[in-house]
Amino acid sequence: MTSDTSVPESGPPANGLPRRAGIADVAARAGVSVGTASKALNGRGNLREETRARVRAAAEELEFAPSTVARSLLTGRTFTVGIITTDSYGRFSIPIMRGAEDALGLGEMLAFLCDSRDDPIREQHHIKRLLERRVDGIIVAGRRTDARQPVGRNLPVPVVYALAPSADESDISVTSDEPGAARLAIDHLVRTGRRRIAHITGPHSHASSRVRADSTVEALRAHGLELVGDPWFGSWSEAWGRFAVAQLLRSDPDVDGIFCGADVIARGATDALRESGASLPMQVGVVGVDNWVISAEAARPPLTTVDLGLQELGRRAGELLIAAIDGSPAPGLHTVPGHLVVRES
Amino acid sequence: MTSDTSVPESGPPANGLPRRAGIADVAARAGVSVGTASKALNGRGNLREETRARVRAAAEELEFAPSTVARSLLTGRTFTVGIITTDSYGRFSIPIMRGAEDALGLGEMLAFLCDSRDDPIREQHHIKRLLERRVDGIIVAGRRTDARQPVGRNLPVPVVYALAPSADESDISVTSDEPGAARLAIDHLVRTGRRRIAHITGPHSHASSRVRADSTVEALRAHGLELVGDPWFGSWSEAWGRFAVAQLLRSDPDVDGIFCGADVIARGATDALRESGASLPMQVGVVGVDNWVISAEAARPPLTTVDLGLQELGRRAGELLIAAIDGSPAPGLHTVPGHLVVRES
DNA sequence: GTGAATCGGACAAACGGTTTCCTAAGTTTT
DNA sequence: AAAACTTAGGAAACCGTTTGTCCGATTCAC
Repeated sequence: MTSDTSVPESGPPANGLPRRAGIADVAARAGVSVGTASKALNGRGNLREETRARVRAAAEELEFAPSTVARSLLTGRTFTVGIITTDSYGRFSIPIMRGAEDALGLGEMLAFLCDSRDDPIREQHHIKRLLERRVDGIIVAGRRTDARQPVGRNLPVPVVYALAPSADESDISVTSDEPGAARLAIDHLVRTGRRRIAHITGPHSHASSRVRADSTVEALRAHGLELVGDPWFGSWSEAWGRFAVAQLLRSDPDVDGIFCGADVIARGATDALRESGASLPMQVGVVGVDNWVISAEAARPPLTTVDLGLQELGRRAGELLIAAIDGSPAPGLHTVPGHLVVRES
Repeated sequence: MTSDTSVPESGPPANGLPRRAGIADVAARAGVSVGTASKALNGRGNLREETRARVRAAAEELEFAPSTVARSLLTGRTFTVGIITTDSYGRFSIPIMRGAEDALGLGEMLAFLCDSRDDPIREQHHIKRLLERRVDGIIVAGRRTDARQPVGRNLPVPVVYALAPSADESDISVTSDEPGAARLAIDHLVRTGRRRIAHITGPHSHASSRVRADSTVEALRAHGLELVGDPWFGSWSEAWGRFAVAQLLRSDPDVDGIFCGADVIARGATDALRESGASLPMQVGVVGVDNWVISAEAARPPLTTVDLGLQELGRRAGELLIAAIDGSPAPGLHTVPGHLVVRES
């Protein structure tokens, strides 16, 4: 074997950055052809073990890292997906992204992050740029459970919708089990002896508010109970929680359980209850939704709440996308179950 | 011109996904060679305007989207960067990512998102995968302002450290202006007539706690004032804020201003003050740090707080990275200033 | 010792664009 | 009308890797 220099010699260093070794450098150093080097490193072809070892050693010494872009060009796969979030990395997209990254990481895929800021134009722009980059698939993560318009027809790659399902039922969507969340909350309240239960939640314009409210009534009925008063639709804020509780205590002072549509509302509710002199959780039980640790653990008392399983939802979205990429799409609306996190409220 | 079929005809559709048109299809449809089609679309070469138009029309009809992976192979640039966050998309990395995406988007770059979960092994793994994908650069976003070990020596691409600066001063780092943040808070308290000011902050083990505490003392001195008592080091939590205020009111009942090292602490502090019967902001002024809207706006009263400019920091990191990629690295520690957000506390 | 089977590795095509070089017209000059 | 320029567009090289084909050299059977 002709002894080569240990560093790739020619080519412009230009900037201060070190030059990258290519497979040609490795092959030269190991004294074989490029094709042989490739086979040696990928376990293909018929090669003597000694040759393989020699090539591996050369690759090691040169810190050879094969360019996936060259490989992609050949195979048509980039092992790359795009995640488009409409939520500016807010409360919902964060756990979804985490879960998705988990699932994708197992498939050795990396995710491009795109924040559409809920602007359809930005969204289209991102889709275009993702397709130019030949991503293998796209996840569209929403911020509400209301159905949304599909991101495009006849895209050349599979798309999975997370949280906000696509209006087109032949698309692949994953969302949270809203009725189940309401049941978990009500079952817990009833199990802990509450009988006069009220419901304070977000805007009536949000699908999840309406669905949860309906499911709450249903879940109570299954226990032979009626909701105390009507559901209190308002906003996703502590102030609304406080205000609604103040009103509630006037109209129904004997309430002993409150199911809140969000942790922030529940936190406002507990504050108002406490300040009205009620002792928690003895007198009134409160259950929230989100298990948003920041709110739930800082509340007094710490909130019992329904975790919607958003991270699991993200993971599921990643898995469904990978399946679709591999040729087994599972169209339709999938749901992931939530679970109750019992704290002290 | 020989009239072609409007869709690329040959090749395996295989899956249900539509086939993608390549530049060869465009060229065929426009009745020119591949090279000419490329020139027409990129505004190169000497072509009749009529030819360009014909090619553009063909590209349009075929929804041609040039593969950046092919282009990258040739140019060596992928217009792609990696963002490694140690923070599981927490409070700090979110605004940083937003800012970085802003800056990178202007350069038509897309970002791979990698969550290292503060695990050096995961981090190295991500670095390796990013380099295989030939990213043009890497942003490493930390979660504290303590300096950290560099992510590797002699990497073939530029790296910018955000929030947590690299211990190697020849690396490129951006962090927040901690002393400036303390000054903003103290100046505001003094300007609104406070004279007996205390400081409640996070763990002594965090650089930002120590730096802010020292700078607080200094800023007070500049006004001819002394800190009331010692800085209260504790944890970044509401419970600590409440506890510290309870103690503080016993040791120094005449305190009229509190600078808290975080909004969560400040929120705990305002709760404890309010519950002790103090009227806010008349009797005691409170200033936090973070401008974390969720905490700051839900507090009673809404918190006046120092915004560390994390989104701006992310943007700056993106800009510095782009500059380094373009051959003009700016090594050293850069800082971005914060600003005061005045609410009612 | 000869032919067949096996083995190890070189060679070249391919992926999808961009770019450089070159040629065949058309246009101007003398 | 021939020489000198322009102009428009084609042919081919190139980027870095994988992979199928093919060929020379051993080894084996007879």
